[in-house]
Amino acid sequence: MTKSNEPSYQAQQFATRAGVTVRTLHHYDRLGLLKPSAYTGSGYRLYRESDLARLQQIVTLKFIGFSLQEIKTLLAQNGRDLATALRRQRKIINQKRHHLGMAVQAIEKAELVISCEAPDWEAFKKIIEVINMQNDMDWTRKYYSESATEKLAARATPEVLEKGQNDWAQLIKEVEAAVREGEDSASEKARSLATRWSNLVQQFTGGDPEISAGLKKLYADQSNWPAHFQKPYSDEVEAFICAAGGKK
Amino acid sequence: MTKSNEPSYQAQQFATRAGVTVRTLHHYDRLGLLKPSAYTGSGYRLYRESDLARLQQIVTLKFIGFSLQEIKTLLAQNGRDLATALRRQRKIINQKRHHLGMAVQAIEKAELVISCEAPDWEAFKKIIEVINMQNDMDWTRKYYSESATEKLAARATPEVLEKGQNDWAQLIKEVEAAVREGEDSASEKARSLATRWSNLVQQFTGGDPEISAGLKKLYADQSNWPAHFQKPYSDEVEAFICAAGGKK
DNA sequence: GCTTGCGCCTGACGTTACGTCAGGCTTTAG
DNA sequence: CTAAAGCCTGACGTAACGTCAGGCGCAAGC
Repeated sequence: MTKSNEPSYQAQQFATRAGVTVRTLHHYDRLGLLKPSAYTGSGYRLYRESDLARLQQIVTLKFIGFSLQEIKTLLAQNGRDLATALRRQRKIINQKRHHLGMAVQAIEKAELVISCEAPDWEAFKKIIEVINMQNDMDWTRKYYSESATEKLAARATPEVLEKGQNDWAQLIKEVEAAVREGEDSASEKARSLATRWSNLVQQFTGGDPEISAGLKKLYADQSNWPAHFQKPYSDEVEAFICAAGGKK
Repeated sequence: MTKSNEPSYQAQQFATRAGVTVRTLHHYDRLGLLKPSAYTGSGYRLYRESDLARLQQIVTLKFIGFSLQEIKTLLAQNGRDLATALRRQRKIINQKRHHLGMAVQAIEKAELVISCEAPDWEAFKKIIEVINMQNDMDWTRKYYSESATEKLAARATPEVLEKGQNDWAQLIKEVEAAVREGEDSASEKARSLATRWSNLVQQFTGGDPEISAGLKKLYADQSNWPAHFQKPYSDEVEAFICAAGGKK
């Protein structure tokens, strides 16, 4: 009775209904992710509506970015840890999106450069530096608490990032000049630079104590920084700003 | 002379300076993407500053999303088709970002659902449908001209998409009810429905003739639609709206 | 002079989610 | 009865490396 009134589909039909290929069905079968509910005597796969539901769940979870392995365990435990998994996945996706956003930004800059001048690898290299610096920011995440990371990510649009980077580069250049000229760290100019420094730090942290804490941890652990990451300013610059009262 | 004053690095050092692994260097070497500028007698790889520059270019292009093969040809032709490649790449990335955006949207919805109720695969399935429908939109792209596709993509934020979908579902439901009740297609109500229909179409096309053209091509070619894609409304609904003057 | 330890080398296999043959049955339409 | 479709099961290919495994090279300490 159960057999007679529930129609079953062969591989091709079933696959088409779900928008996947037959080979995909084979694959899921071998992985034990989706076994057909029956086989004919000669070994043909037969699927039913209930299989379609499961396949749709699989497709959806795949869309969300889970691996087939993860999907298998998620479906096995019937969604007990689904909430946790979704949270994790959302974070991962947001990171990827962020990455892509910066890639687009990089491309647009590069397009600007090569549209007016000849294909210029030198100018291209500058873009490289900016990008790499943004990449390097990734490993700094481990110093921030989870919620701080989220807050940072929320504010870190490409434009904001770029402006911040320009501001810092500009300020550091000026401080370097001041150091070279032997400017007194108690002078009017020095205090002005120190104030601007504090403002930029403030702007980065957004006044958030969690972010401040992370930033402090980050700079306290300089010995463990990856080798290819340089502090963006020299020790002299740091000393100058400290003396001028810009850094506590 | 050229040898003595240009320092050379061994694999590990060089790799660290660029933020990659030794194995990556081996890989690039075998692919012919980055050959070390020299080998010691015993076969050790030796890299110089000029190699670092090339490696940075590679890393950057990889960041932008090019495959190693593409990078190889791009560097080989010294950036002659760079502009074209960048444009293509930018489009691809934007599509991916769009995809991720919808994935995030899906997750957020799913999180909402499972946060208040028990892990509910039924509600989850509704989300599936929305997502799949958005996925299905992908194949429709071939009906639109290139510039029309870009215009559509620019307007298609997840929120807008969702609202549009809800509006359509609502309207179609009302039309179906009217059809069931034998409503006269010349009645006041029918004309009202037809007007709303036109408005939604108008809203989708944004009044853009290119988009209208694509949409028309799309619906003219129904026989070639993929099997798993159903027209969202029945033939009766279509007939009713036509009769009421909503569809030319 | 010999060992120890670190760094280097070259294969070779693992990973992900299938696509793409290749060779061989079944089933069905004519 | 035969030809055309559709199904099956391996087996290899893909991208960009990671991860052993086995074997040198090289400098330092004994």
